[in-house]
Formats: sequence, C-alpha cells, structure tokens
Amino acid sequence: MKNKEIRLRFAPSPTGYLHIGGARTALFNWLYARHYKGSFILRIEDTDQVRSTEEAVNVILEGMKWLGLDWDEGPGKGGKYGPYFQMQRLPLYQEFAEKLLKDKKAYYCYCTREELAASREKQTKEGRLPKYDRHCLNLSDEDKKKYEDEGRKPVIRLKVPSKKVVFNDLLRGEVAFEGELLSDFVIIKSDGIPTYNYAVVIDDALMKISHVMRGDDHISNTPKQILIYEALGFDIPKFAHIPMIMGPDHTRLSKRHGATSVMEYKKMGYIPEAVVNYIAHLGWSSGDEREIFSEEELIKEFTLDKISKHAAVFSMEKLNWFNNEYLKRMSIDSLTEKLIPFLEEANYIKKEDLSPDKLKWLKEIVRLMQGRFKNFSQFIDFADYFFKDKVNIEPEAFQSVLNKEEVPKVLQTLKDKLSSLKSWDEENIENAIREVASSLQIKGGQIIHPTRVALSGKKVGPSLFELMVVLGQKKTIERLGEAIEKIKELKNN
RNA sequence: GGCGCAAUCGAAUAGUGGUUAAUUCAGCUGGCUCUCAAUCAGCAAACGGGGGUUCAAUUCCCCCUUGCGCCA
Repeated sequence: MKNKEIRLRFAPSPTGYLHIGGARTALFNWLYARHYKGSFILRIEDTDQVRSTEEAVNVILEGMKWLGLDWDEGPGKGGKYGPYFQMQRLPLYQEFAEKLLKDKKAYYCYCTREELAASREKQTKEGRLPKYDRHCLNLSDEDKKKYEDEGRKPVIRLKVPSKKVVFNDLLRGEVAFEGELLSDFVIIKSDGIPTYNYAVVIDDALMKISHVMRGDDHISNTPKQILIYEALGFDIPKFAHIPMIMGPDHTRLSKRHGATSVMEYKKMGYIPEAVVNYIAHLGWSSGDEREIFSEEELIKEFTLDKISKHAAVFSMEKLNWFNNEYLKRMSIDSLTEKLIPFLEEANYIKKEDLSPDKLKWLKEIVRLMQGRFKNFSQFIDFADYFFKDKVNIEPEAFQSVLNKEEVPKVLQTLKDKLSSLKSWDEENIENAIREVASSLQIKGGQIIHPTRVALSGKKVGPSLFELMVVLGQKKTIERLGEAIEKIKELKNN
C-alpha cells in the first residue's frame, strides 16, 4: 500500500548528463520514498531554454533507469499532478503570479538592467547593501502604459515582507535568515518564463511534495521559496538538505575530475548495483560495519538520521573496490553475459558466431579472469590476448622479462617439448614445464615468467597452466615461436 | 563583500561527557603463490585552533580559522 502522504521528487535540469551528485540526490529521494512506501516523482526543470535539450532529457532518463531508480510519476509515466516538464506548465506559473499580483503580494517591474545596475552601484557607494529599490512598487496604470509604449517588457517581482525567515531542516535543525537582507526578487522574467525559485515552489506545492530533499547548495534558496509558499498560502514541505559530493581536490565535482556522468560508468563497465551501493555511502552510513548492501537492504536501512552533514569526496578507488566485490560474487554465467556486449564492442567476438563451444570457451576465460579486473573495460584490456591473433607484447614486459640471455633457449626447449604433448590439460602442461625447467637446471619462475609474456604479452595474469589450456596447444606453440623470432630480430638490430 | 552550511586518520564513515577513538578503501610490511588479483596476518594514520561550562570535553556553548555554497 502506498503512503499517500509521503511524496518526494528529483527535479533535474536537462542541461547535461546525469552526474554523480545528481544521481546521489535522486537515490536518496528514491530510497526515502521507498523506505516509507511513498511516491517518487521525476520532474524535468527545463526552463533554461538556451541550455536545455531533449537529448539531455533522454540521457538523464537513461541514467535513472540504468541505476534502477524507477519513478511513480513523471516522463513516460504520467500521473495526476502533471505535466512533469516545466515548459508545459507555463500557464500554471502565470495563473499563480496573477493571484499574487491581485493580492498585491507581487508587482510588475519595468526597470532596465542599466537602471538596476545604477541603483545598485549607488547603494553600494552609500555603504548600504544593495537590494531592489522598489522603484516600480506603486506604478500607476499611466506609468505602466508609458513604459510599455517605450517597448519595455515587465518582470514580476515578489513583494518581500521584512521579516525573519526560519525553517526547520530535518538534518540541520533550525536555519534562520534575516528577511531584511532579501530583495524583492523576480518570479517571472520579462519573457514570461518563471525563475527557478518560483517554479520550484509552484511545482512542489501542486505536486503535493511532502519532503524536499536536495543538495545543501539550496539552503540559501530556501527562504525565498518559503516566502512564496506563504504568499500563496501553500503548505510548506519538510526540507532536508543533504551534503554535496566533491572531487578529490575538494572542489565541486566537474568534468575536470574525469568521469562524472553515470553513463560513463556504464561504458567503462561498472555494474549499476555497485555504483548505487557506493554512492549510497557518500553521505550516508548504516551505522554498523557492513559495506555491501543490496537494493532491498538499502531501502530497509535508509533513514535521515544516518545522513551526515558534511560534504563527501568521491573516490574512484573505493568505487573500484565495490565493483570488484560485485564482480567477484557474480556467477560465471551472468558475468559472461554482461561481458559479451563489451567483447563485441571491442571486436573480439561476434554474437552470431557464439556457438555453444565458443561460449564454453568464453566462460573459461571469464573464470580465469574473475576477480582480476575492476571493470569490464579493464577485462577487455587484460584479456585481449585470448581474442587477438597476434600478441601485443608490452615493451616493458619484453625488456624486463624476455630480453635475457637464456630466454630464447628456454622458450625453444619448451616449444619442442609442448609440440609433442599428446594430451593438452593442466596437469600435463605443468609436468612438461617442470621437466624443461629441471633439464635446463633453472627455477620454475625462470620459465614461467617468460612464457607468460610470450603468450599474453603481459607480466601479470591468471595461472599460466590454466591460461595455456584455454589458449590451446596450437596457439601456444605459435606464440612461443613468434616470441623467439621477435627476440632474435631485436637482438640483430 | 553579505548571508548560510560544515569541520574525527589521505578518502568514506562509526563513536562517546570518563574508550587502547572503531571499521572500510587507499598506503606500507609479511605469509601463501608461477606473476597479478584474491586471501590471511600485521603496521602506519585523525578528534583544526582558542576560550568557556564541567571533577572531567573529541563530544555541550561561544569565538576564530579553514572549506564549501547561495546572492551580489
């Protein structure tokens, strides 16, 4: 049963992608709504006509879906408090503005940018703090007509009462602002578009939002919004201002910090459950020592008293750890399935060529690699040699491992030995390698390391014997030969 | 500049009017091992500063500082 009283919303502006900070805000709202069996509403704040795009709307919706944050009302869903795009709600903003005008709680203002700037400069010079001088507060109809004949387009300003505005933040307790400091701010711009603070109030009120949970960068906007609620006689929702997420340098998270769009994490091969689990821990903790939470557990445990009040720093390392934890727990089957799109993207496989045998082989690779990569892109990188015809030997690996006196002889001896192997299984391969080692009077490592580089091009990777089983006898022998040739070539130069 | 919010290891968070201030990530050392990863054992690492209140403050109050944000 839904709790009709509890209604939360996430209201992004479609001026860009869904970034980590927005996603975390969405997640907290979603978790709160789900925890208390309320409703979660998605609203698109697209009044910035210059920067808003339909493309961005789609990317945001995609991001929400990828994270599994489903909404009860909003784009694609409808709902009884729609529309859920602000640009489709223009008449509503107008209607309530007219009510304010009629009640003398708002007024038209014809002042130009230049006039405003001049007034501000004068006040500053006089040592007063600049605020709108109410030049247009009591304009007569004639005055207005005169201005309009001049071609001026008016804005609508709220007549701000001179009083202290106090609200009780669910996280921070009482927050107070001196009303004197507030200017008669604009609620409708001269082009008829509402300002942020005004539109958000009309929408939240009309959509019956009970809890406004948002980044604490909105604390300073809250008194203005409360004034609008009061002027219109709307019920004031509860406010909870959650801490922001910063980059590692403690500045606002931005492109400078690398991947900030949630969809980039999809592209890099993170799994959404891990991303959700990680960002849930940015500003929230269960209070006990668990780190890994399923979606259900998060919903169950999520309450406001466990949210911290200070900004959090995003850490890629910790995200990697979470992702790896999820990757380790996944079955080979589902891990393989999730990897397939990345393998196709890299041109390592074609889905239509995926015979049962090939799928089995693929799963073997996945089994060998599981736990050794932090995300799917890394898998593509780390396991390339299974899929490519020729190995790409990393220069550093060549220098430090293959470029040694005894290596060509070792590889040649091994190659000869392996060519005659009848049964290509782990035990036989290991025995063969140990035999070569003892016949050449070298340690296992002295044969294993160069062989790994010859076969995979890398110094690190899964157990060599298993690797060789999966790679197959033919390719193993080929690559040993190629490595020997390559060493020769470089020696001669 | 005005106003607001915040402050515990490098990062995320626990925690308490009296504690050896805890856990996870990252770092470091060692075990295991064919490397890496994983894993196990261990190390290092914090209560921003100053005043109060109190027998006792990291914890409560005030100021400062610093960071962040909003407005201009």
